[in-house]
Amino acid sequence: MFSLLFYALYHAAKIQIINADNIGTVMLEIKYVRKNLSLVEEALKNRGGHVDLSAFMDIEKGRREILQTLETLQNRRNVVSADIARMKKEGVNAEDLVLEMRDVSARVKELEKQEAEADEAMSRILYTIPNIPHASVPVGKDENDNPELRRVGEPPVFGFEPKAHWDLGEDLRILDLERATKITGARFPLYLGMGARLERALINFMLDTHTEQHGYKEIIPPYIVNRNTMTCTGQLPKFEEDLFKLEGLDYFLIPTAEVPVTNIHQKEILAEDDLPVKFVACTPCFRSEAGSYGKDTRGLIRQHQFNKVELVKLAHPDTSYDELEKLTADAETILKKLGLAYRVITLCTGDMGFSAAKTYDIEVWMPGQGKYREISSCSNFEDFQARRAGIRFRRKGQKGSELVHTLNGSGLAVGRCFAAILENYQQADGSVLVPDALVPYMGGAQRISL
RNA sequence: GGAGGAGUGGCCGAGUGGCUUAAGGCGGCGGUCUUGAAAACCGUUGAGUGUCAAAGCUCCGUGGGUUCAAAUCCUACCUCCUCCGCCA
Repeated sequence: MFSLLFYALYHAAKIQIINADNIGTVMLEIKYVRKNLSLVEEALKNRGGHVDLSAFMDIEKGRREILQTLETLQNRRNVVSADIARMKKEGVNAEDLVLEMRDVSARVKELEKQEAEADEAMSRILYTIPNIPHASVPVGKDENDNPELRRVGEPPVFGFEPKAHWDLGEDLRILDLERATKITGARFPLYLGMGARLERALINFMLDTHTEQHGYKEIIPPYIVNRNTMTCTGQLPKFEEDLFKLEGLDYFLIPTAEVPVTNIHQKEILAEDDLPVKFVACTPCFRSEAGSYGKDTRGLIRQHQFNKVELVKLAHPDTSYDELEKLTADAETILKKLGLAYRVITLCTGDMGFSAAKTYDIEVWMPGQGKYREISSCSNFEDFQARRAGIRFRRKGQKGSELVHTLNGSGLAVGRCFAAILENYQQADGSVLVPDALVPYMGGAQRISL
């Protein structure tokens, strides 16, 4: 719990400390932060939010003072209690000491209460402060400031006006989003026949590729998690309105497999040799999409429920950015094998998610819309989630433990991939060709037609 | 849903109020011996915080409580096990 108070400050300091080629202790860094508060606030401001750390630092200072007094009294209590035990054994009257201790204990209790209050006050602030962007992340305001890193593949050329996937899907009777509204409401998927088969084929193709060729271990996690788990990965406490919560329980539907899978090793210390831990999981994802009314109202792009294959890594801090490149490449492999054109962009400081230190988005070409749309988001969270979740490792031959770095990325969002295949592989007659890589997963079918 | 039982260090396990700074064992690490290994023997071995280093403080499922003093007593909750009932 105590370590939590360092997380923002530790990160902020690291930007400087990495440049100084000097990895110090957490304490050294918080001292550094005290002297460089404005630098920390600057880093956070680049994300678009204003964070006043001075209030936090005041509480932290008060807490240290409380702690000092508290520990002195605790020590007194421990020492004298041992004395009393000895005296009683020897039949000596210890009444004076007992009386003194009655008072000391009362003060200890009071100070413990104060310390707990200070802790809570600090946590309230800390848990709402986003991660500090990595030094290599471009400073920018919104998605318009995201630099493009590379383009791969050629968008297909059509001799006709390409249709949107929702029209293709409805016409081919493999998608029925209208009936889905009857069953539940807006923004829920209903796949039929070869559509359901294609979704399943994509899932199996992705899972097979990542497990057999990229070395990830397959996971089927719970789809419902508790509040603590949701807090560890950063969805809570700040973004509760984006989640579906179970009535009468403090449980939530997962918005991504990242949440349960990252938490598999919550509160554990791993061996250095075990790193990187690589997991892949396909789960349904549930998002309330609060505040996105009117956006992507048609089709599979923005749904309350969708399938996603997620890659998760617990990595060694020394190599986590190499792991981010590899993880991104693993996700790209799927698009390459499916023959889909895409580009990779680096999210700028203003467009990154709450927990991320650095994020690459992979965007697939959607002919129906004539633009690239996000199909994967690959991030390094450094030790932000690990600190909240208590995921540590021990360097060989060294005492103590250190936080791992966590990473994840979609590999890929299945529903959006489904949409991309319909739009990219559509034919003049309204049928859709099955990409070669998927044919074995489609029972040999090479085309979806009426 | 009903009735019982149990949660202690990486693992097993002792401990029912005061030198417990958690016995002992297994595993791990280091050493002796050996050409090497095994066996045997000797030593060592939880985490967090704190410090130049230390001392100190906290942690025996979790939260409250009793007491000068709690792994140990009380209480609520969580998890697991056994039996009964129900169920895919």
